[in-house]
Amino acid sequence: MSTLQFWKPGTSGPGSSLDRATETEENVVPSAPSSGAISIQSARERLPIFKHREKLLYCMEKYGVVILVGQTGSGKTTQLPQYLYEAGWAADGNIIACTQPRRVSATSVANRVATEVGTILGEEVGYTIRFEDVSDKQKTRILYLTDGMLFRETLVDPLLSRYSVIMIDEAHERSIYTDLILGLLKKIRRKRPSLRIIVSSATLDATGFRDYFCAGNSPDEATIVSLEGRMYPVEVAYLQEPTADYVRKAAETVWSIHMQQSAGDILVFLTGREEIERCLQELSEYLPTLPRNAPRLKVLALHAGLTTDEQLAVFEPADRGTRKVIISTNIAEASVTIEGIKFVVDSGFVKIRTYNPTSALSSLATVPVSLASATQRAGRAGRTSAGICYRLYPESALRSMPATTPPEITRTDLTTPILQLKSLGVDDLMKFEWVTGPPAEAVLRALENLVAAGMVGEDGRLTVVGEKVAECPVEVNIARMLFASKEYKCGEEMLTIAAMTAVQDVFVIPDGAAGALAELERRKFTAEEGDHLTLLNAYNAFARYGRAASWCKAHALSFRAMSRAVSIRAQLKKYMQRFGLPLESCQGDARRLRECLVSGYWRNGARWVADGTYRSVRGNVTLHVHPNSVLFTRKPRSGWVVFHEMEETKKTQIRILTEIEPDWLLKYGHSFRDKHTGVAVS
DNA sequence: TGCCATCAT
Repeated sequence: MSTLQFWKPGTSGPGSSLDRATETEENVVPSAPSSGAISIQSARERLPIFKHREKLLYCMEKYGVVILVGQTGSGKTTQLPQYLYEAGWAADGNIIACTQPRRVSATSVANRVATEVGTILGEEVGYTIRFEDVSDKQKTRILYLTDGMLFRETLVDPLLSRYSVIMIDEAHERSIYTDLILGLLKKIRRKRPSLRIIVSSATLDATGFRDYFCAGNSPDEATIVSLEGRMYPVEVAYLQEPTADYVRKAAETVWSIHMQQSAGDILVFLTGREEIERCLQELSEYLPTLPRNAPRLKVLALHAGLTTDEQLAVFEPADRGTRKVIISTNIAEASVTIEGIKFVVDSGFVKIRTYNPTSALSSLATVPVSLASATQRAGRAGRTSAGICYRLYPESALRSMPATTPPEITRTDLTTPILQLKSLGVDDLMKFEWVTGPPAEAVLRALENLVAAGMVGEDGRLTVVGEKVAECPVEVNIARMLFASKEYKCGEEMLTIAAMTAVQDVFVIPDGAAGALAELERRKFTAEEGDHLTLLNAYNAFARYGRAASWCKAHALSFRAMSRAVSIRAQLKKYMQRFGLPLESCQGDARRLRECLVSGYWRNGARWVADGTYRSVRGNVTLHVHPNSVLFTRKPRSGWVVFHEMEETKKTQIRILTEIEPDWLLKYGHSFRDKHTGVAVS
């Protein structure tokens, strides 16, 4: 049995005071839910933000933008909108908005605030997320919404005129919508200075946000207010030497904690499903050596690919005398909070997607986490009591870690965001005041995509189709197919395919024997033309058999994903009706459907080669079919396919393929070339 | 032959 080979700052070694200052996470003791108005009031007054109330209200009068540095549990998200409401910021029909990067946060916070205010959810306090608007046009004064929804609202109301205050919460996460909305808010404030902005962020990013809002404005434009939280200290321990295998080391560390430390659950951060399963395997090999009288160990996996039930299992408290261990991806860093964690084991790595605009290729790579992430992960050990974080790397590695993760806007395909910015009248993208500017190459590539797709003309302005597509919540190439479906008379089917390609993880294929059975189930939907038609078959079967969860389970489909596809389809259907696109059925004529697919995917063509791989039409890159594809083991008769997306992991893979005839590619390829000679398309 | 970090409209 190995012992813990960790060095703990504070017990020995240099540099501990600095480490403690930056890495102690502050957290609040959750207050018990109360029913009576008086106890709610006193609970509100116990929150750390309460004693900053007057100062905050003063700053809201004086400054245009308040950067709020608030620790977890300081009460900023729930309390500040209420203070503003009580101080009259929602008078005269004005609304106080608070954005969240995630749907669940928007709904759960709105719920709690409605209780505190003493109103029915959806009246004075409401929320708006995609597919769910629990707010009232007249009554709602405090509105929680996803940042994506607020961004979308600017397409209809460019000055966001119904709001007096907009709070952008969790801004340090730097989701693409957070960045886009911040850029727009800076612009809006120049035209409508009465609008107040609150940017809530972690310490590391605060001055950056202030400098951003002050640039080109008066120095009084923005100020920083810091709130402390109620904290439990988290001690941080490092490995003395780097490890070659952090998965094995993680299992070893969990086991050592279990043998040596008192009660308390353990949360392990790894990068993906494969690692999690290997770690589970390694741990299972220790289990037989567990002494008879020792506490038991309950080990659970946590990642987004699990079913809802499997995910819920991590929240169940372990039996008495049993320690719970959760082996998780980054989902537990910010999206999922598990109470009762006392020990965190951090691999120090994360999988991150980056987009290469030159090759139009996204890659998913395992990279070291940022200091901000490492701090956030450590903090997960201190939510209910003091805790310890074991980092599976030496302390010296901190020096080479980036301070923060690069914002999403620097790492993604900007085709859709730029279409939307154009629709908002932001025509000169180089002059747009980005919080962090995306690479120029990414902007150029996005513009080129939009021109090629007929959304933007050679003059750089939106075309008639571009104006319509900007409103429509789908990718540009999918929108093109929906428009082309009129010509091919297959609107009904394209609508379903558009919805099904927009959801991920439709088929649930577990590991081992259960996975083999699931594969057999999936084959029942298989269309020989490829994955798009297979998805269509699955959707139609789901609709035919009553959209039931039990039916999904029996057929290896994700009920969550299928239900989401139903919502998306219904939403897109409204857009098609608005755009006058007919909802005709192709009546089983798969050829028409496949041709229609090419109208959107014409740049995603690939040719089969003898070794079973494909070569991309653009760039002649070697492509591997994703094992989930129905064409994984089969050569298409024509030897040609189009695909929905490609991504570089260990290999470059293509997902969701359909067999096509090569001359269909030429048809759309020619129209692209025509555009360069000045002939208008679509 | 062998599999997607997370989130969002």
